[in-house]
Amino acid sequence: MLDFDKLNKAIHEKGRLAIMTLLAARTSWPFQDLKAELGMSDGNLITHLRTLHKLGFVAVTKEMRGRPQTSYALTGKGRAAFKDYLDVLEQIVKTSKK
Amino acid sequence: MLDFDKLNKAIHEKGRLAIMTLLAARTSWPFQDLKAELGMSDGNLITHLRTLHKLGFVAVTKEMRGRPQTSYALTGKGRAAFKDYLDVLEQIVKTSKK
DNA sequence: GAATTAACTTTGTAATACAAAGTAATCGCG
DNA sequence: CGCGATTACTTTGTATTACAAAGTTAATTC
Repeated sequence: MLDFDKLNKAIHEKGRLAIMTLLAARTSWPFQDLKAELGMSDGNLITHLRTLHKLGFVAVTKEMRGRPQTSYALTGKGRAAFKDYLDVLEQIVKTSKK
Repeated sequence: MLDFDKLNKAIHEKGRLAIMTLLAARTSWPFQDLKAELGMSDGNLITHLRTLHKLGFVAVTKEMRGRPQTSYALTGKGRAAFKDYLDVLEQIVKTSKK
């Protein structure tokens, strides 16, 4: 009923959970905006994004508008995985908060 | 509004989150019951419990009933910390699941 | 062409989850 | 009495990884 194995480990890490939450809230995020919102170093941010990208959760779009601008967005797969993750969170909250 | 810094890192780890959730559900848990429920090695389980104990989140009771039986329970502090943690989870779920 | 900015990559460190194996104490049982 | 089993640990080793900081590349503006 309450299965912690379903807690996707990649998403569960605090930094990536923050990223996924932001990506879920808007359709697309430029790198700089994510960085400003999260207050991470770019090294750290980009490795998290790369991890999520390798898993197929995040799509990357590169544009050249004066300065280069790389934007990140959830894929369908990412959205689905995040939904599953949220389901577990919801269960935890529901069973614990009474 | 959605502050990931409030995600208590000690509780956020998957194994300890599972432990805290169990401890919150019943007043007291013998070591063996926790172990059976979680399927962890005792080395792993006890180090997690020790971590939570050092933070003042978990109280330890030792009894001798034939075999030794050590039981674990949430302290008031632990319960409060877990509640704060759950509040963050609830926020994440609420803002993301629409 | 010098400075600036974006987006990386590389490197190093420190933390830590976890399994597995070893240890001490206590009990039931032959 | 002593042997095996069980509980509750401790110790050890490994492998992963978050994160910061510094270096790199390419393009743009002045």
